[in-house]
Amino acid sequence: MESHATDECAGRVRDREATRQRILDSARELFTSEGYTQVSSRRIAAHAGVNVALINRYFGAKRGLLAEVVAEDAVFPGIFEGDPAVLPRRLAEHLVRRAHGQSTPLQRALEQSAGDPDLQAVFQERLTNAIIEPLERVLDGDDARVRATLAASMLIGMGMVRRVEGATAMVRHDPDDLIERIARVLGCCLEPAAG
Amino acid sequence: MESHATDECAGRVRDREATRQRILDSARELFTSEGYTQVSSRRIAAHAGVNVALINRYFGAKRGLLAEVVAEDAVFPGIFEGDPAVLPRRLAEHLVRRAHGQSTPLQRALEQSAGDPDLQAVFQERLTNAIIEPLERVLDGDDARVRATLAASMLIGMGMVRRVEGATAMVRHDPDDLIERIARVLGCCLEPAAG
Amino acid sequence: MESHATDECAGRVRDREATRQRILDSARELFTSEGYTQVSSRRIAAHAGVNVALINRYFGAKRGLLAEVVAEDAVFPGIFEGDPAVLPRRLAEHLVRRAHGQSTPLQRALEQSAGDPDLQAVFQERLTNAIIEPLERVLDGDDARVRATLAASMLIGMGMVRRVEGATAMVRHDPDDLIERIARVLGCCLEPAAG
Amino acid sequence: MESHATDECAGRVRDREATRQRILDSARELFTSEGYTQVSSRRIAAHAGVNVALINRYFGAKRGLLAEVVAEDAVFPGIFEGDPAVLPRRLAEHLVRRAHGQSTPLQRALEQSAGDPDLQAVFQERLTNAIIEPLERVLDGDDARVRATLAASMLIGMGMVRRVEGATAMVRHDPDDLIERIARVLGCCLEPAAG
DNA sequence: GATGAATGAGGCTTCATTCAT
DNA sequence: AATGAATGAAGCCTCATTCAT
Repeated sequence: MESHATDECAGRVRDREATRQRILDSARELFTSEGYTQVSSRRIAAHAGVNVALINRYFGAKRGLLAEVVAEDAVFPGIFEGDPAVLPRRLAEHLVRRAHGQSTPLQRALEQSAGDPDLQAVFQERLTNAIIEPLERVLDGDDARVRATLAASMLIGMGMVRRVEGATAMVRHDPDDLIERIARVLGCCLEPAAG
Repeated sequence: MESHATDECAGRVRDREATRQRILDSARELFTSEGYTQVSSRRIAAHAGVNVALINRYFGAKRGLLAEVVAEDAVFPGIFEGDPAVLPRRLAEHLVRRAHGQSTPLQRALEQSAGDPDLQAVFQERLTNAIIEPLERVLDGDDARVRATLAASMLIGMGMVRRVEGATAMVRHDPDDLIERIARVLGCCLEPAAG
Repeated sequence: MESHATDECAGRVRDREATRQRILDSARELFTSEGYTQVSSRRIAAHAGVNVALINRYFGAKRGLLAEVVAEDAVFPGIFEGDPAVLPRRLAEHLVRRAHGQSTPLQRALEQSAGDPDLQAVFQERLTNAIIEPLERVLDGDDARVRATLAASMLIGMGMVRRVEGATAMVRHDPDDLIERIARVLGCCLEPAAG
Repeated sequence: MESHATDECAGRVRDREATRQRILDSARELFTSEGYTQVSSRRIAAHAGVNVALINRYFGAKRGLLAEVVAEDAVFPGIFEGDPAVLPRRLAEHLVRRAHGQSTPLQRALEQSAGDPDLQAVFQERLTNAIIEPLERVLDGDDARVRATLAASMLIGMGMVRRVEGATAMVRHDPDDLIERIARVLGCCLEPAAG
């Protein structure tokens, strides 16, 4: 039993815009929490309390719904404003604090869409065994696990971004300089002490 | 339409191991280039030039095929051995040099599994518009684009890893220290000069 | 090749209940004449003149269809009411008169039971609820349950044998005499005391 | 892990007859305990420790294997000999005592897989040859065939009900009393005159 | 504007069987 | 005589979508 996105009386008036919005809200919520692929059109419709056909009517197709959800979402709301010098810290705080709550739809959907249940188990085990733990073993000092995990994040993230972005910045950049930069970042991930 | 994984005449001998391997090769190739979810059992079989039933016979289920593909792949072959001090650089070189070729199956499949074709276009545009370019605008100096992309990689990667790894290292770590570390890493990503 | 359950023109109206019923009718007919395992979802759908997906839509799964078919079938309609003293005769008449026609879906499916794990639960419950317990309620004295079970065995067994044996002894025998005999046997099953 | 039907050394000699027999033994055991439809050719072969293809080689098809299993099985071994007057009691004892153990392959397979088209012919012939006609031969008077058929119905029916109902009434009832009752019912089936 | 019935395509898996060794 | 690799057919189910109301 899904609960409706917004509480409205059963015999509500016919309001194109409101209906559209209710669908959008439901989609955002479900995509965010479970991923695009995992959520069927029917569930979105049921959650919104509307008919399935309306998704196609209003958004052309499921894909259109995603596009709209993603478009309206501010990934890092307000983070980019303010003193650039402390931008990294603002981002970090946002990430960590939010980590205990919810991601933004875009990120979440991106993350979640790797969510074929079949894949989860395989990846979890493999990510740990083939990347994080080997890294951890090489490291000295405290918190080797966290440091290894940070580096793993960078490694995975670069793959995703390179792929999604296609042949852009990173690919076109001078390889030697790129190596230099990445090495520095990874070194930073792996450094023992934070303070 | 699919070309066989290995070119051999149709009337080939019956060789369990060879057939198994051909299936494995086809799966790796297709998973790597299109993602687990996108590739059907039938296509893998067709690509390998064998009957679909053999996939289940030899690997139990499609999932088993993935497990094996992923298991046999050395994500960073040989990278973890050697002087830890230059580990970051070895990783970086591996990433960048390989960047012009192919990722490893694990990474690729992970990346690709976010690969519902529907999602690709949406994400590409959104990743650029909502993360990379805003970051870029805040930065001074040359190569702002590359620096922004590096930071975006870290942001995306952390989401993925946190999700796939479940409630592990990063989630259990002291938040304040975590923020400190991440901020430092992001700062490192965004730093203007490499040398 | 299949003839539709009900003859209606192809361009019929969209009526959920009617369609559901048409599927149910087709399933009953086919299950009854050929058995659950032998009849595929596709054939039921074809026979009903509808799309296969509707079976899952309306009944969850093939098994659900069987459950419903079995549930709505009154195995011995009205037989258990009336004077218990002549219950055996009423049953016998029902069996013999119907013997020239068809078994009920429950019996038929029970006979066919093929041990399909799907069926066990459905049958166990239905055999108890629709035959044994109604019989038990009508009986006086101790051991009503065992007596009812014996009678049920005879009822079920006659169905099986008639079916497997084809048009032989029982079918060719004089109906009135057959009724007489069966009534006596059932009476014997239901008799209170053994000694 | 299936255990082999007979213990033989791994490097056994090639012996057509022995192999055939081992397959037959495995089939009987599995058909009897799980039913024809539920047991796959592969399992039989594995259980016998031989190659699947041999089933087809020696028995033409799975069905042929069943036919042979059923043919060699004496449904009520020795029961039909002896004083006809106490035949019902002998049958009843056989049924009840065996109820705590195993049915014969024929009955078991019949109970479990009545609907499989493969089985119809086999069963029809076997039911007639192994139960009805032996019974008929023992009986005097008119209508021996019908009386035998009634008794056969009871025998078959009890097997089905016991199986479907699980460990209920009949199994829990006092065996001696149960034998008494069943003997009486069977005697009633076999009685010459209806009026 | 909204509904919901109906569709068609496609996915994974299982099985008895045949073919080449 | 025996093997085991390989096949083709079929089964159930799920989904996004379209059509008629």
